[in-house]
Amino acid sequence: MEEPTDGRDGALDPLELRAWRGLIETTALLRRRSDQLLLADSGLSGSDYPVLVTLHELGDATVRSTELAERIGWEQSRLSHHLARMERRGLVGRRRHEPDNRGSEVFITDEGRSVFLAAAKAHSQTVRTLFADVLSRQQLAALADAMETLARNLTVPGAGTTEG
Amino acid sequence: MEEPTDGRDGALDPLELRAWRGLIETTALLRRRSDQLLLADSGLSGSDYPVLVTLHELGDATVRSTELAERIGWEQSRLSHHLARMERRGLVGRRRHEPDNRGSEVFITDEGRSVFLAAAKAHSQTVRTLFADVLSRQQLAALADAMETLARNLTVPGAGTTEG
DNA sequence: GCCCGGTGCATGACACGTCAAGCATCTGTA
DNA sequence: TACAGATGCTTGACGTGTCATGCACCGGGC
Repeated sequence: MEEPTDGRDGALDPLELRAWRGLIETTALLRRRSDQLLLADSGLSGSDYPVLVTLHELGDATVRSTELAERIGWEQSRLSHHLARMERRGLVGRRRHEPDNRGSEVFITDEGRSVFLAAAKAHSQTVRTLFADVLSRQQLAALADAMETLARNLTVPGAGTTEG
Repeated sequence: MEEPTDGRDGALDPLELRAWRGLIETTALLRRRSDQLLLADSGLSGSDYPVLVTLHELGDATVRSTELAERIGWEQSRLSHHLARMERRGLVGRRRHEPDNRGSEVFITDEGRSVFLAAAKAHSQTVRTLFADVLSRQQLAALADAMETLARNLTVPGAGTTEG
């Protein structure tokens, strides 16, 4: 049985290809540009940023490493590597989680907070210039919706397989 | 002078944030998932793929390294590193460009071509499952348009600065 | 108390991407 | 012919991301 309009097997049609390649390639370019500017402005890498955003929003509280990884959508080991690098640079700290000594509590240092606050302004401006001011409100809304649809599809069990 | 509706300085509004974060994070997830599947299916990395697509489309012709880099939107040095890895794996080859001995002609090997052809089917199916079949035609078109708008903005001279 | 499987995180090895040099070759000029 | 600068590509160093593995610590059953 072949569905004529959905879930086909063959090559992608021109619109599908245009959308997919556009998404992958343009987003990669955006990230590169944004990361370069962030680094030049503040010495932060593109990966430092989401970590610092999350820690900053917590105020003086700390987070378990696992929860931090979940919040920013990273694998545990990626976070561990990255926290080690950020710790070396004095941006964050880690201490043992007392109730469970396997655990690790992550916190932002004063240095980290001030670097982040300085970076945030310039970074918002970058996002405006490269992205938000370039698209209409309708385009922004459509993009946000499409991304949420895709993200939902990624997290359902069995995603990545053809059927269920 | 402050423009009230465009090119502002402050933080991003919720819609802008939702669109930007959604784009960056969801695209990263999509790439990861797609790369994992590609690697598992065919032994190709996500970076191998665009190189092989381009070389395959050329048939038996060769390309100069610079032109290949341009076509896939990579920096020259990234391509050089990656071609070295792919050459080691027998997927592509390089030879001196006769008319200009500084140059390098890149070509796909038989092995590379057959690995690519096998991978292409499964990869198209992955793109369907993760992306093309999840969105409506309208969403695909809107996404493609938005990406082209962003890409155009990235390539104008002076992009990344507030004014001209 | 002792073992046992599970959990939380760290680590090592390796592929990848970027930046800054480096090196060979070409081209224009005299 | 000689040389200066441009061009085409490669290389080394380094930060980053993934996978597989390691290891300390936890809880429950005995």
